[in-house]
Amino acid sequence: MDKSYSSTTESDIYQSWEKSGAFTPKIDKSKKPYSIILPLPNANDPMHMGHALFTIQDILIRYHRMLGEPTLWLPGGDHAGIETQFVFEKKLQKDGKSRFDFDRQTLYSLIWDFVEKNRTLNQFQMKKLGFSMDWSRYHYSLESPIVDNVLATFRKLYDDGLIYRDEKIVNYCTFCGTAFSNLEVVHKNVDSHLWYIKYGPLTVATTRPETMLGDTAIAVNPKDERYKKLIGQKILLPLVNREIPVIGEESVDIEFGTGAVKVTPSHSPEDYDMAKKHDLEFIRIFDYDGKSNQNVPEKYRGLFPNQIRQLVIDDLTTAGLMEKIEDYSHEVGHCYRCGRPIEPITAPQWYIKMESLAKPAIAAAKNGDVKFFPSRFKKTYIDWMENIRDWNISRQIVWGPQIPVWYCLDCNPQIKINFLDKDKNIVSGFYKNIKDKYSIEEIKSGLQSLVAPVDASFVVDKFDNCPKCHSGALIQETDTFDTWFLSGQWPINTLGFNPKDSSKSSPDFSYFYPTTVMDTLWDILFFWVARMIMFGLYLTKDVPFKTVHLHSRVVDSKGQKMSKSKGNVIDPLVMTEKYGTDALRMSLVYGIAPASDFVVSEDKIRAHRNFVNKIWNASRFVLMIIERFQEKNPNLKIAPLSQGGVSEERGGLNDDDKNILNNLNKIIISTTSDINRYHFGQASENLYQFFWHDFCDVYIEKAKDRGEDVVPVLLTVLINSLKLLHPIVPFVTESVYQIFKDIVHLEEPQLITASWPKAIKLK
RNA sequence: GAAUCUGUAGCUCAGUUGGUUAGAGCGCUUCAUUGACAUUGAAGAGGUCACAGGUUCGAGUCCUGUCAGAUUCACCA
Repeated sequence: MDKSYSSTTESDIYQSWEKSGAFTPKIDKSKKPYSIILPLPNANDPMHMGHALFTIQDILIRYHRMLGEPTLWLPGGDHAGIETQFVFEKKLQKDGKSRFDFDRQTLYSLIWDFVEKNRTLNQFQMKKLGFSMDWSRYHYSLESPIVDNVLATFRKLYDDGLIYRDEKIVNYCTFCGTAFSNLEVVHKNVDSHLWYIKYGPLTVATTRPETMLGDTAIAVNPKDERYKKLIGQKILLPLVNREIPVIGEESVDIEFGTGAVKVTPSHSPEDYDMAKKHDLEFIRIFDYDGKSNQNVPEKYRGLFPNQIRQLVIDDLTTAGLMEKIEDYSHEVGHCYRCGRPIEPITAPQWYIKMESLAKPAIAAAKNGDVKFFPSRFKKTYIDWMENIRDWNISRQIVWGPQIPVWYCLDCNPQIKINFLDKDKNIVSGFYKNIKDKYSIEEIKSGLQSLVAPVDASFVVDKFDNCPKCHSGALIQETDTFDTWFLSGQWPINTLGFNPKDSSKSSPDFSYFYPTTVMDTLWDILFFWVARMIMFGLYLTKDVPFKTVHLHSRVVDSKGQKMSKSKGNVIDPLVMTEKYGTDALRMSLVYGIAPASDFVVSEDKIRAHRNFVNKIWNASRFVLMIIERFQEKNPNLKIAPLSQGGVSEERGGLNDDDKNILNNLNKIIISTTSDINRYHFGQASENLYQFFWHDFCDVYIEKAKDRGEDVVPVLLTVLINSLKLLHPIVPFVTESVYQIFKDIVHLEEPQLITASWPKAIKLK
């Protein structure tokens, strides 16, 4: 053995595991399976420390594999809709291009190629980190069987009356060109102003003066004596010179501002609700590109909100209508992806009714069909589920499966179409206005996007001709699914669920579903975990996993979240190169409380590199003693003590032997229970303490003064320690095991599939 | 506005259902070591466990309040 442990053998060891078939479970109906579906990483993204935390799953998987259970860890990769398109668009921007330069088919295939180039990278990286995943069951989210199932789910939801279109106010990012769900909006505090604007006889206070061009009412509290008599009257909207009514609305706070609120139903969620209640007019002044449209006076057209804001403020001031301006800070929604302010805008979108889906998902948490670890997340989950809102599943991007709905253009001439004509010029207009100039083929081949009116008729299956008017001008909805709509069905679809006839699902599905544990970061509890539970129950009548284990995020030694902008990112693969994979893995779990932040620093990794080396060198010492013994007794078989008990015939045990075997038994019991309870930090700490101090510093030091009678106990403690440590530090332990296997008698061919230790009976 | 979490050694954090002198890593001090390992060993300094009450034979651990920090959710102009 070399003088110190070298991690250069890691890839050989990994390959030998893979070749031996250890990662691929055999379905054995007499045994209970253990299964984990990997939270599918973005296929396009290199691994960061967050991904390195899959180590937790690997520990569970390796432990259960050693317990002899058929153990499946199913890996995958996500196309990651908006994330990937965003990254790709940034790349386009560098080349001086944008998404508007391409029709959607071309753009889609460009992104496809872009992802394919990178897709194998993180598979390679996961192998580097030692993850014992079953690569024969790897799935990519855009594989056609997966996508087919996702579309079938849409169809089922539609048939069950759970899908509807509506033109509500949505969170729209004009830069990304798509709507988002509430979860994807980041609220940030912004220092701004409160503008007091004179509207005829009263004054309103607003944080968004630019939206006044779309005002369709003024709201006051009916109890407010100041304005009571104005309710029902009409007021002339400044700058626009349009008459708008004064309405009475209880939700208006008399104390705030002037007690009078301008109402812009198309660009404010609260105003939208008010308008629905009071049957007000909706005037949308911003289009989906973020610029103002025909609904505003000419001088304000074609401008972005901030440009109009300045113009409006100037004009109001000139007209003497700006009463005062106060400093004011408030929460403004921002796009989680590009960071720009979200424009609330009314737009037709696709929704899922959530109430009936949430109900069984709440029950599953309450009755323990799904358990949460740590348990406090159960409350968070139930609170969210009980207040759930309908889910906007449509995204106006190209990267992802399109919603499987077709419109007949002849039945719906009001559909607005954006496309590139044969000369690559952008054409935009209602179908009725462009149908005479362009053929349906030209429109389809250059299609970028379409916007169908909220009441447009559609069919959910693909027909060659319109079932109603028999026109051949059918065109598919250009909206794609929210990524989570697909990944929410991931456990079902990767295991081979058959949506048409669940009894014809694959053997994997019937054996491994529901899976045992879902381990993921708590920040996608609502995005992902909740949706998987709802979809699982809706489609299969069974939860997708029995336990949710939520872990926390990786932070630096100062407790700060790692991010590129802070410059505190530690690249797990660089650490792997520098200190070995085992050192990284150990440092990720060592001393970490369940579900608290993971503190990672290079110092810590270095410290555990030392520990890994300690394992190596202690083994080297044991080997040396054994070889010395073998020289004297060349014919004697050397093997660890059997778990059945210690034979006194070998010359008996002295107090040191009994002591270390007692401690070994204790550590076997505590490690087993710690892993069962997800206390990996505790398990690793105890193992560290036992191996380094009890075994090396005490027992081995004393053994130096003894004869060869130490060999059986020495070997027993070492081999059992290797087994206990294997889930956490798989490479060094397997590597030592293989060396020993050639020299002493070890029954099991490799450590990865060796049996988990049990306490040894002492007489 | 609502909810949750955290506050233990210079730094980063453990401490399982309350039980004898509160632990680890890094850092610091002193010493040892050509024999598995300088990626080592031995010894040591350093904490009124945020604060104030309470329950208990006994509280870092349970309860209440205060202070400080963090996070999540939420349509307030």
